Amino acid sequence: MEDVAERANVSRALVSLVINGSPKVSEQKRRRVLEAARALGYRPNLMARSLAQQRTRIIGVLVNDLRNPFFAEVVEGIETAAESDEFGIVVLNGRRDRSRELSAVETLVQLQVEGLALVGAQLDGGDLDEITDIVPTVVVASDLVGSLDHPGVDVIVTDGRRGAELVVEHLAALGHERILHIDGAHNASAAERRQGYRRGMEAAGLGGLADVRAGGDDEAAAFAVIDEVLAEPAPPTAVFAFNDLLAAGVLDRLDDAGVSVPADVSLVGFDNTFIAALHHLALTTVNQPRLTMGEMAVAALLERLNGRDEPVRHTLEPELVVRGTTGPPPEPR
Amino acid sequence: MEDVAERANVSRALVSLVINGSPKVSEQKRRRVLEAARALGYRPNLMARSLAQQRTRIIGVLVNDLRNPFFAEVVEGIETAAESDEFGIVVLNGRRDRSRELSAVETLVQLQVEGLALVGAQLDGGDLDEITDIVPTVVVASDLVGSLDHPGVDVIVTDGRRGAELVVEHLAALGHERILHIDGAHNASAAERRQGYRRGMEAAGLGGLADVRAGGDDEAAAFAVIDEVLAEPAPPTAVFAFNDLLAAGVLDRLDDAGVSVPADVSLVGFDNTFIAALHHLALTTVNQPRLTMGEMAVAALLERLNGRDEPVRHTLEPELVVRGTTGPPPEPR
DNA sequence: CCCTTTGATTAGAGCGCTTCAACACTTTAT
DNA sequence: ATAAAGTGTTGAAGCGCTCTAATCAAAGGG
Repeated sequence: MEDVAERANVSRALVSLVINGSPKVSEQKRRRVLEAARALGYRPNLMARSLAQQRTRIIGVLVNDLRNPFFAEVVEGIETAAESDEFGIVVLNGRRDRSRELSAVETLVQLQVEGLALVGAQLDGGDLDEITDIVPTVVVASDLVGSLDHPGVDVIVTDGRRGAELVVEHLAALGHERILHIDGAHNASAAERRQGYRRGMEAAGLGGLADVRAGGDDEAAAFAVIDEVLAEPAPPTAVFAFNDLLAAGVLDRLDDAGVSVPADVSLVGFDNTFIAALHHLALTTVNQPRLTMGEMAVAALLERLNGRDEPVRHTLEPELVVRGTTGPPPEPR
Repeated sequence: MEDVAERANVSRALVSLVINGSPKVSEQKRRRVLEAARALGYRPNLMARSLAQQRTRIIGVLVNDLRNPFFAEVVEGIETAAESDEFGIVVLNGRRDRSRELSAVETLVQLQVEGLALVGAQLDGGDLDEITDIVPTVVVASDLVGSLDHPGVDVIVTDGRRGAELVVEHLAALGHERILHIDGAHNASAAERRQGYRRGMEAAGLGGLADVRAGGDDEAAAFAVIDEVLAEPAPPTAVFAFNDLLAAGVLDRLDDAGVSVPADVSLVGFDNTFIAALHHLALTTVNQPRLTMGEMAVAALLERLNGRDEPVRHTLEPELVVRGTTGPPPEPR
């Protein structure tokens, strides 16, 4: 910067003004500065700038698992929205490990991000105690335990309970009774969906048949469960999996076992990732408006930066997407 | 920091030493400082630290498209490797847009990253002219046009040419002759695979039947091509798609058209993403060692930081993974 | 008993930028 | 003509940290 100033015969301060597009610079000097900058290949140092400016224009994003296309798309939504507000984002990947998530949040805070978006995070409210009064925080696509107590935390979720109910309603309407739910284990939104499943079963008068088994969040987690239930005397006629990845695993295993979908068993996922849309799977699933969620997350953070004080909670409506993996149960013989 | 120093009755300098774990601090003062820091909820400002230290310990990662699981996994490899060398990474998403890639690189440079990893980038050599003598750069999973001319650029690729040859060899060995290649259009590694395809066809004595059509890098790109070829008098008996996503699209469309795979048409993808492994697709594909690629990328950057001057180029061996979408061509009738 | 050595601590400059107050110069109003 | 107001420019302080060189205290050597 020094060099640019010298070459253009102006002060360092003026170079700064030009770089930041201040209107109160004469056309002549502006030109001189820009040319000098180009000639010298000058690049402003963002670290120094942020330090001096006391702001970074960066939103920190912590994502549960980048390999899950669902999260990747939420992040894209965040990025798009941030971009249009002239914010950058820094994405850190928790890779399903809570302690990694914790240290990632710490890193982001130290990076002086102006807002924090936790996408599908497994952290609980306590982990955020100190954080939230340092930086506005929004929890996306997962319902942090205890986030209700945090006046500093906004929440953007799709109503997982309702989504699960929709699934059960759909299956019950088709005539299914033994509907199994393979859950997301410790996953952040697992509890909600379990709850919705139970409520749905009860509402359909199937409360006594409710059956939840521990799953996880990828294909492999489904294998053991499927093997297990197929060996039982009255296996389910329908399976509601925690998410699309898990559902894909279920499908694989049913396939292996020679069980055909949906003729013998119906299957439903959750998230409506592109995987569900592949014709070969044609998975019935529940859509979450990912891009919207990302956009709303950014909007919430910006509102906080503009002074909003009360927490906000947006619950989006899930939508059942019926494809080819659901149908009436097989005729009992 | 000032406050911490005061509370602990020491100088700011000592606080810095404690925070950075210097060995030359008495146990007593170390304790006092740590306690003061905790009491005050002190968090070092990474921006200020980087500025003073003149280093960031950050590797910038530009990725072509985060939604493609292949890239997401390469990034995970990079992250893992970086982590174990005490580097952080900042991931920017080009979202398949070259101008976005360009500005992302600019941002990363201004962020003072110490190394730049371009994963599947579409940039060409010229775009990097200025960059590479500012920051060590490694190109991963794509062969930048003109990267050969850049002594500042390292390259980590899987041999796409060989991979494509393997595919053609496999199909030819099964008896296929009309093997269509749907390419990756402007995608960075498309040219290489096209070339491998052509070479493979010639080697198999099928040079005259080589047929390459413009595809892209997601499912949708396949639709038009499939519709087109199916309408022709002698449609291909095998299709080699640029990547797994594209192959999934092909599969969908063939399905719609009532063409069965592999009985009527064989299909091969590329990348061996988890999608290919789904039993329902069971896509024959070519594996790229993603994690290794990520690790090698980081290794290359670190070597540069330690003074290596000559460019390095690692070409990894692709591996054909035969699953269920390939078989002998249908009997001609 | 003084001088050197060693080890722990600190003052202060500096990292590259922004920004505020002050300044020089024009223009306009009086 | 002079004061007031407006433009464009600059000097210098300061952002939160690190790090070198200097300082200080205690210990060891002759």
